[in-house]
Amino acid sequence: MDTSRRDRILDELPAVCRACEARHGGLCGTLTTTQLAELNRHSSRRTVEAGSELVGQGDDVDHYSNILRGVVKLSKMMSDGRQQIVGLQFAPDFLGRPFHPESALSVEAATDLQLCSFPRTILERMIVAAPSMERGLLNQALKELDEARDWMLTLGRKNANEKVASFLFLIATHYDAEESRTTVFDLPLSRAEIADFLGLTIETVSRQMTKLRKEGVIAIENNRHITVTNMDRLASAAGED
Amino acid sequence: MDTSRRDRILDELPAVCRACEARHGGLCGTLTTTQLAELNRHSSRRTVEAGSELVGQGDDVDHYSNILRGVVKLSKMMSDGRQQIVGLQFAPDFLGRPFHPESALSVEAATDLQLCSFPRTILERMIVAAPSMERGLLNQALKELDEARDWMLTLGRKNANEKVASFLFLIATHYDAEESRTTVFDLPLSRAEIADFLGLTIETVSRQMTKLRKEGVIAIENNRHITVTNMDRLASAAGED
DNA sequence: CGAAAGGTTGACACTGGTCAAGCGGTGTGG
DNA sequence: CCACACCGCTTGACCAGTGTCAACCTTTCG
Repeated sequence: MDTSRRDRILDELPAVCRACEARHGGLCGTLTTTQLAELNRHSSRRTVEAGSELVGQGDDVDHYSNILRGVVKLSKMMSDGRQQIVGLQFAPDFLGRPFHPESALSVEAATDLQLCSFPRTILERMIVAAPSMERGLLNQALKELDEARDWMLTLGRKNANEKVASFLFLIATHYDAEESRTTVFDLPLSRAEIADFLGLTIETVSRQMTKLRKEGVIAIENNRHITVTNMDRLASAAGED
Repeated sequence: MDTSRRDRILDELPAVCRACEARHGGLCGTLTTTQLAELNRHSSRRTVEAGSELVGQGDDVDHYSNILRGVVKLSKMMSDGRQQIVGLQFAPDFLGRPFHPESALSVEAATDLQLCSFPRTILERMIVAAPSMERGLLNQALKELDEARDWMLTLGRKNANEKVASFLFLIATHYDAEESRTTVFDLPLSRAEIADFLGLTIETVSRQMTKLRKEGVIAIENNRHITVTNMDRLASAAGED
């Protein structure tokens, strides 16, 4: 990236931010132009390949990031290898937990990612100086908490059919918030990952997907490409009130 | 905090706060003496009977509280009546979600409670004026998020035996953080509530408790009174790493 | 073209749910 | 004071839903 050019426009909105999808969402949405410029001086964009681990369970964290494109999965593993995905993050979510140098989670790229990363120390210094950022972080944490608790209901009280429908509904509404009658998208997770998200086995996930397909609620092409032909029926299969 | 400084502060503290268990925990721990005095002017203590609902799913919230004594359960319900407890809160936790006038959860007294409550508007005004409170709220939200995600692993990937052991372990370590070899406590939840917390039925909870008793891991008196005779075996039954 | 990885399908087993009966403590009315 | 009913919990018998294991299919990629 061209550093000299970036320095020149320090007090304006950085060009790279002006075109950024995350500009008005996530953490950056809470920042003033000056703060954005300051953060941007230390930030770097990078791409990450699907499947790579960003941070391991128990690792030290030295960078925080905004997700510009792609899907990140957060997961926990037991000592015997059983795994549970405890969260999915989409652009423009913020990735990382300030003031906690050690991660309790494994953070992995579910799809190819584009990230905007900053060193831990820079961001923490900025947070202390700019309390408005703390509000942004609080809102993100509360959003994640809501999502986690919604998912606890799914994990604890829904059957396999409802779980799979809930997952498809989650992804569908995330890609097309309008909830139009028909929605098309590519699944960001493999069957094994969906199973780890739902607390099921891949066989059960597969069977329930087939069931939804045969019932005419969804169509499946190439395993990952899903067409929801009837959103209302998907929602009711998911047990949404 | 060093002793001399604490003595100085004690002189100015409201009398009721000076004796308060929540003084150094939860939200109040982040406040200066002046802020505490301000908050205290608008706060009122009250007791709540076990079983009463503090806030219903979808209700408007007009008060926030600190828990001084007792256990609060947060739960979600599906339209057909299936229920999942998505969080337990103990003294000195803060109860409520600033700037969100509507609750997505039902909040209920699991045991008899003693609360210290403040009107919504007062607290929100203070938060705007005192960014340090936002840090306190962020930390509480992150703590709840960690707990929720730990529990997602339990709900999604543990069997009935491990779930019940995990619950007992959670309560035991909460009452006696030392993890001494033997721990005694009263369960704050009925069998039905434990089932709703674990995503099981009361019959399964009962059977697994009996199993742990027959294996000599715990002893049970009067249904609620539990003696953990071997913490290590309880931990390993819970699948703790 | 062959091999590997990911996904589907079937047969069967087992865990946990369902339904029903019974136990034990507590509170109430005769 | 006893008889009774009620509530929370336990236990048993049975069954359904999901996991396990194995075979096979499909897609991808060297």
